[in-house]
Amino acid sequence: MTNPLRAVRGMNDLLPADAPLWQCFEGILRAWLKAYGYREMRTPILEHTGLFKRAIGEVTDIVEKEMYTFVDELNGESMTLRPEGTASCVRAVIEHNLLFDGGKRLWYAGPMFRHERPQKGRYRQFHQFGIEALGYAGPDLDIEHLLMTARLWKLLGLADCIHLELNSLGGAESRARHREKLIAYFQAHEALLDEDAKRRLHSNPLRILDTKNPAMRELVEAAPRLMDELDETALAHFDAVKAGLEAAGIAYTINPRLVRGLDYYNYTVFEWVTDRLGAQGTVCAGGRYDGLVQQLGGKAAPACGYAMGVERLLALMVEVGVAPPADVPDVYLVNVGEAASRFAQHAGETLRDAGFNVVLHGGGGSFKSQMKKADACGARYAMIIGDDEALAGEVTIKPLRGEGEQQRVALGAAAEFLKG
RNA sequence: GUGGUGGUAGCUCAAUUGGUAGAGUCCCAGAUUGUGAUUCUGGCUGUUGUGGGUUCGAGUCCCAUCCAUCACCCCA
Repeated sequence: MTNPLRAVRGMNDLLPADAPLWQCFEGILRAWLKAYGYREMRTPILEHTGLFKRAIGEVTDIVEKEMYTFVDELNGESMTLRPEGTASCVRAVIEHNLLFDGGKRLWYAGPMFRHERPQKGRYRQFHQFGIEALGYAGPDLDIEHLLMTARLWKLLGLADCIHLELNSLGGAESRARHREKLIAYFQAHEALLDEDAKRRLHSNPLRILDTKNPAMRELVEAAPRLMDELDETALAHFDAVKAGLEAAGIAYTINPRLVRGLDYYNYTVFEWVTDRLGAQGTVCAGGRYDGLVQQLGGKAAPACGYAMGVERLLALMVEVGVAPPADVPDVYLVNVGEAASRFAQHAGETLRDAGFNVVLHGGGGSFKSQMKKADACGARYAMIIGDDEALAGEVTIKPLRGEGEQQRVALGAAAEFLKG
């Protein structure tokens, strides 16, 4: 507490007590990804600043005020800690020409960095897990992504507290047209706008639709709707996605105000949301971004994907009482005396050869104190070795959970005894 | 980045109108000199987030700062 050396604000240590939850989550994730044929990709945490400016958009909040950008003093380059994963993923796909033989299903996971004010479910270093399917144009991949996320919520025990919100942004032309109409509309009613709305009128007029100011409700409800601007292709795509969801029995709500904070999205956008985490309730979000590959210099290729906030999902698991399996050894090796200590190392290796997880007591101490540790660690068995046993090449095995008397057996027979 | 609330032992929390900083838990030792979760006994633990100020005297009041938290904002 008095130590001036503290972790950087908004950046958290993962302590051993929390590790099992993360591992449990990651284990479920890996099996689930395999079931859908997605393959892992790892990219650097640091990228040239220009990548994010081009991918995410110069006027987004992320790029304007949340990026950890600094100059590498050794060569004068502007570097940025990645604020999200898609840009790096697409960059790597282009750089290594991964689409040369067709579409790719990819996933990544790791820390992301955004300089925001920390809050529950919002940290400056946080972890995202994400998926990108590149080179696929049809709505089939959009549907696959929605189905697979729905399956994941079931696997995590969260299906009852997350719901899906869906929208279509249409193509770039529809959006540009809508944006112009929106600005014109709000300008015509400028007297009715609050301060916030005036500020956003030209920077981000879509956000005005999201206002919580009741005085502006009427104005906003009568505003031009993006849905009315969608062309036939976009509508067909959207309809197909909705049909796919209905066929799979996945409930959703259309949210016409659902907008993304990153410029690269088009067509389908979605968010999985919970009301159990307060203000940071979006647990997974994504959609289609058909223009990004070309925008970053690659050969034009359609794409869609999504990202999940790991901390938020874990918080939700804790909230609903999902408990990871306890992380306990099979055997705790109690050893008192010099000969016993040497023999215990040998006994530990022998048991590990047989596939057991063994914790060797370290640091000496009485039998009593060592037995206390054995119990506290949750091991099923204590294996007790004194100089007696060491001399005889034997071990005393005491069951710590449930029934059973302790027994003294030859070390060679110990593994057999533990299995039986 | 803006506003509100809060910070006392490793953890969970007490402390009257400003008057010696406490309990449970954890940990250690003993009761049983080779045996754990119970019980009993004893022991350890703090610059009261940090730095200033007011006061004879500050955990308590004031200011600043850091951190957490809630909301805004934003997003995963």
